[in-house]
Amino acid sequence: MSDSEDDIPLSQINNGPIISKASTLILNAAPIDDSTPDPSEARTSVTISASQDKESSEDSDDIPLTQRKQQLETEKTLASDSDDDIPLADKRAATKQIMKQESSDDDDIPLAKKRKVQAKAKEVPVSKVASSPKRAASTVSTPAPSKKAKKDEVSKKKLKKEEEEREIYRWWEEQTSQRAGDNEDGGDGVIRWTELSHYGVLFPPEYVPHGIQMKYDGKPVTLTPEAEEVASFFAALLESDHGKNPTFQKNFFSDFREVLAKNPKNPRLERFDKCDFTPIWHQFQLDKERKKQLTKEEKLKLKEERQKIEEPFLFATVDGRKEQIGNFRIEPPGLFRGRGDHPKTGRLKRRVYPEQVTLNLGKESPIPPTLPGHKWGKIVHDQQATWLATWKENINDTSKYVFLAPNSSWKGQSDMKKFDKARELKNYVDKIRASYTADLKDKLSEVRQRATAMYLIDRLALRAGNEKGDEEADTVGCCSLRYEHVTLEPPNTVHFDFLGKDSIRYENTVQVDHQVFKNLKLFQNQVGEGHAIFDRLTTTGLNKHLNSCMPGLSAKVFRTYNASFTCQQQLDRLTNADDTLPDKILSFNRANREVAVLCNHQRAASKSHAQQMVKIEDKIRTIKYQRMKLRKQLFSLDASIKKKRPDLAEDESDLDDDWIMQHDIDTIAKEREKVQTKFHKQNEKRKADGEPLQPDSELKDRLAKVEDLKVQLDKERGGDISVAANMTVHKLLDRIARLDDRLNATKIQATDKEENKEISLGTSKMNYIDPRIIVAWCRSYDVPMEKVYSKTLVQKFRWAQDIPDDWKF
DNA sequence: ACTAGCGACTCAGAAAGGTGAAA
DNA sequence: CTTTCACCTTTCTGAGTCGCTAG
Repeated sequence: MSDSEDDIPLSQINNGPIISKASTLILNAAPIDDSTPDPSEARTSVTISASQDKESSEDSDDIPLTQRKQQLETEKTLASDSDDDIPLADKRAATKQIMKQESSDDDDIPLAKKRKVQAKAKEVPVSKVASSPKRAASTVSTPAPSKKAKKDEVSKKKLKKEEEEREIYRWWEEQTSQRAGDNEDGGDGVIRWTELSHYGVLFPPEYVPHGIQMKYDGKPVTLTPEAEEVASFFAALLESDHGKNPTFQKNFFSDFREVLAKNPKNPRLERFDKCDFTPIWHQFQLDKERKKQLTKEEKLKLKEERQKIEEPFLFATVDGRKEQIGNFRIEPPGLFRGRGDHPKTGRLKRRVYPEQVTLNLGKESPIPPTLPGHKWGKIVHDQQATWLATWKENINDTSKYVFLAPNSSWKGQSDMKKFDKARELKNYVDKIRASYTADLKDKLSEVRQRATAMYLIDRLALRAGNEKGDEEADTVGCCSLRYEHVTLEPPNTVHFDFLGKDSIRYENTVQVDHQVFKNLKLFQNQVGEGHAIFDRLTTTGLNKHLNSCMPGLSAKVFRTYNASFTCQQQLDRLTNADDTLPDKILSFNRANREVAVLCNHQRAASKSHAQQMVKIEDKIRTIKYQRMKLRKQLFSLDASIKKKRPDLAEDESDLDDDWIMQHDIDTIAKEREKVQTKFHKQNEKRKADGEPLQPDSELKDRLAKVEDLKVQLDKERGGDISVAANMTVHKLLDRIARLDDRLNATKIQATDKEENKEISLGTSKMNYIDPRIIVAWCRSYDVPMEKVYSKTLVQKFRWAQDIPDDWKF
């Protein structure tokens, strides 16, 4: 075993796939060479050391986490090409970026550029005229035409698409200074609109009682509609995790009793464990079944009816432009589904009425109608806000908002701003790292804690970690980490184990800079169990400091920066221009996965995952079994091959006699069934066609053939190898080669599946990876965008397509 | 000057819905 | 050819971040 391999922790070798969990990483603070004038130079001059002993890793670490992981995984390949691994283009792009920054900072756009931008801006009103909101709305509502007009329909669709394309507000082609929130001092005080109109919000339908009685103490009880509704909320969740959660049950029952007590007609229910909601639950199951049984036409009709109701709410008009609205529905009443160990989970979320809703509208805009007999709570004209409607939810007394959809200009602009900010951090990060590395030894514990936290946020992409109240789930981020969340193992290994946002567990083992280790130990000892490690640090304080390092910098920018940086770098590393399209997409997904692991984006493994894995393992074994048989035939034809091809002489792993026996039995059973169903089906068809039926003797003949197969399999198991007369060594070798390919493909599929079991790629793709990285990648490797972005994401990131081909993060 | 609380926004996984390939 | 199942997309709404303001 080589030195370097020795340093890879066992855990990583064993459970290779599960990278984030229990993988040990080496993280040392960057000793930054201050003499380097250009920060981008500092980055590119990083050397990737081949050996991972603690000594040498000290100099090799100006590298985000994921890069380090790769480093560990692929040391052998990297050993030879350390420095030239980083493309020149990267260097150039970085320098270019700085120049661009400097010039746009003081609003000093070159004249030539300005002219171009203005010209483009002028085009906008033209397209606006071409598609007045009214006309567009009528296009959307075009009902499905008859089959005869199919051709017509296709061309109409094309037209519609073109029209929609024209309708898109290409804000990214306009002069930047006009854009709200584009200035450095944040977006406050900025007027976002002068004209705003929309149709308000869509309320859920009133409750329709079903009359199914729940039971109490074994006896059916009659409830008022209001109480029945609440009982039904719970009944629907009876078999879910929520329904089985004691806190959920307790909170639900307490609120349920309150509702019951409001009307004397309701019975008094004292104990939850005497309640039986199964009658309602069963009814719901039935309803679901019935809904599934509906014909295609009926389903389509229902869908169209739904869409007709939604239609007026779909779009808002902002300064004369049509913009899609994200969530125009008022959240229906139900039971609060808090994540993790939320103290309020299961409480009744009450129905919202118009009186509780505030609308944000232009002064001139008509006030939309609302539920009969009701009035809107308030109408405001807040031109600095981007929300269209708001209301308070009764569980935590927090605000809910109606916003425009992700493809809107408001969302797009702030998205672009976010990624530009992260990209700007590239130019500051070396300085910032140098500064916090120095601060790790500061005498003031406040400063020291801040530096240590910055190290963790930078290197591990942790969230800031605001303080939380008693009425919320106990989850933490960097600043709120407590004693028990961190375990130190000398000389410099740190184990993290805590619940983060959404109560998702963060479990990671890393090797850190010695000073960081020392600091953590010191802070831990000072505070003791149950207390925050960074007792002198608040997120506000941290962010204030970060803002002084770089305008607009806050903790979350590091997450965006690290994610995008990692993605860019992984894509560059993994993609080959001459790969096939599926291979390129595999590389893409790998890069994406790297980011998801970094950000700890998880999902619940599907219930059938284990089953699916068994199935795929079985598939692998079946291939191996077939391969073994071919090998044996090969050797019986020509024994000399054993020596010529020692690789073929080796036995296939994990093929045991028991499995083979069972496999043969299963094969025969399946074959029998197949023959029988086929026979019966054929006869049924003949019957329908009025042809004479096949006699039972035919079935017997066919089944006899299966028996022959059985005999042959039994023989083969006994070591009796039969080779077909026309079989040749060449043919057999060919077949084995093909099986090997299939085996490999299936194995990769299995690994991939296992690796992805609990990793969610969507969140990073949607929120953390600069879409321009992906657009540029798609262009340079000739991959259609639709292969990596869903329809909605393509729309959301339309702005990102306006970049030069060689764009780099 | 500090802090708690809150408003408005981004980010998050679960669940529902849709689709296309395998059985 | 139909049905089933696995996977992907969209919807939903809860959970964070972060700056501001009031006391």
